[in-house]
Amino acid sequence: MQKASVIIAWYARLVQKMPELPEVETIKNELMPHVVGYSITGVELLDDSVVTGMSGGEFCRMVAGQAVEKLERRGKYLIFLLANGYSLVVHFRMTGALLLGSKNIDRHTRAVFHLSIGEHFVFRDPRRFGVMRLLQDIDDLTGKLGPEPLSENFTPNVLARGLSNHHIPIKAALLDQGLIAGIGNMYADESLFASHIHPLRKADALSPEEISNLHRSIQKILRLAISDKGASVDTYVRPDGQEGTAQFKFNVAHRYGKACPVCGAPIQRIMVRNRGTCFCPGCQSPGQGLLL
DNA sequence: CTTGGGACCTGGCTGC
DNA sequence: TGCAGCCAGGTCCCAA
Repeated sequence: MQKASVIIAWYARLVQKMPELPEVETIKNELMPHVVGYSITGVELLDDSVVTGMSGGEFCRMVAGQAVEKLERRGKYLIFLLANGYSLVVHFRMTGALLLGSKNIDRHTRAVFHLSIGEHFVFRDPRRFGVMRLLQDIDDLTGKLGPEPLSENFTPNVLARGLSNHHIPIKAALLDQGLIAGIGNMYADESLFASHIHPLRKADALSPEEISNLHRSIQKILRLAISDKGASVDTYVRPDGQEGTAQFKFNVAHRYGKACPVCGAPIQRIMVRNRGTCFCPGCQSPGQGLLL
């Protein structure tokens, strides 16, 4: 028994998180008043590999002097619409963050953006998975993404149609950005818990009622997380350095070994398609159509 | 065509 | 005390 608790504690520490839709939405909302309407006067690239699609020098030249006309989010991408028509696209992957202010420059800082109002913000990413790129046509990127889960385009029918020809675990389907944009590991787990669906159920085997429940749960979970300014489980922080509080309302995500708040059963953790997956064996029964 | 699995990258931890 | 080895995550790419 002692060994089990050691393993549980070990997993609890190992758990990482990345910015998903609610976190990127929060970054967008909080960064917006500091950048929209102002110019990026210069970019210091401390790590060239953070830029994809062109050289670091070209990236800096094309961004410097451009006004930021809009700041948008699509899926997990943050998009700066620049005056020259190009879009500066940021993906945070695991540990990326955009931070306002100079005290945040350290060995993990990858780029510094100077603004015309004298302020600046930095892109910081300890694990160097995050990427920035400059695109002429943003549709090249966003066209590959599924619907925004909080838009009116995302209906139970759209979800049902998307899942219908996918013979894969529902957990894997929720992580497919081409089916729904913006859901990552933790919000997939939370949405499945809220709709009482086992993560290994086949995507194309859910009943219309289950799909309707899942649709409602996805929207509820994401809206709640946005109102809590995202979840700060590990490295995610808002542009001003403050933490989000969505993690305090999690029922299963990052709660491996702890009691389910609904039925009291210990939360289990399994691997689904090589992704750690937390669920409640009491509330999310396998039922029929289980993929094992 | 769909599905699955490994690579990428690094900090933080374990265990020798 | 030191260090090799392992693991997490999202996306891309390739193999089956």
